[in-house]
Amino acid sequence: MEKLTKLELELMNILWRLREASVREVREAIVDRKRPAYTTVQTVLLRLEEKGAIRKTRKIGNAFMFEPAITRKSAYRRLFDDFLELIGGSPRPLVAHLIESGKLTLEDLKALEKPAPKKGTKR
Amino acid sequence: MEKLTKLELELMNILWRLREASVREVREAIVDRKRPAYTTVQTVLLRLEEKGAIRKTRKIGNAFMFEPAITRKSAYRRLFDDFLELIGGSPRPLVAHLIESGKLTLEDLKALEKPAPKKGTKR
DNA sequence: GACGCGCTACTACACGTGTCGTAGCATCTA
DNA sequence: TAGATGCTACGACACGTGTAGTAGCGCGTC
Repeated sequence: MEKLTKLELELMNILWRLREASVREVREAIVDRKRPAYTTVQTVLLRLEEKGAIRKTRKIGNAFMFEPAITRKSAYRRLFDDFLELIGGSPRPLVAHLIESGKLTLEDLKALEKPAPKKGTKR
Repeated sequence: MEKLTKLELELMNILWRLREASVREVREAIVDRKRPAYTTVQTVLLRLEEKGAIRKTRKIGNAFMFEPAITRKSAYRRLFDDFLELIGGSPRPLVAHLIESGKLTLEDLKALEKPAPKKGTKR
């Protein structure tokens, strides 16, 4: 699977949440920052399609609807592994940093030690 | 601090290890893959200097020697935070993936829970 | 059925990054 | 000291990514 960029990831997150959306809907869903131009979103969505990360489903009016063609998990896995390689293969310093900076608490770790916290936190 | 790219990181890692090195020495230290051209290494080293990540120390013959101007820790911190933002701020899926894939064992976590394993594992 | 608005398709462009070549100067050697 | 070797300085280029504009077609509305 091709690697996704920052902006591509942002749009993928919207699509994973909405399940299916048009260019306009994806753009409207960007709320925490200045929205890029309509055609910017369109371009990136097209690139995502070329990369095989999303696909067109149907048309509503003259607008295409898009849906994810890959799972969030598989996309993230790719990112994780790439990142691991970037920092030399060992996750230790990363985890140490997370704990040090308080981004990951001991409670989190304890929860993760167990098989799985309970399926249902997704969506 | 500016963000470092993959290749820049690779060269930084060599410099952090050698403490001080010339363009040639840095290039020679690349062993696990096809060495880039001499001038490629030179160019990237120059860019690293512009970014303030390394500095020239002295000349040996007509060759400059370079040394790191930033710590590995601070460079990594920048990467970690950027990466966290990329995956939406939560380290949970990351840690879950690490455990799942066996890259991080429960023993690692236990060791990290304690204040610090002992200063001296560096270098 | 004509019109307008919105959507698609295509093009374009700047910047970062990995990659390298060339020119010319400096240094060491014979 | 003159030549060879090696280093620096600088330029260049392709590709990915974020960004947007324009042309033109089609759908829904009146």
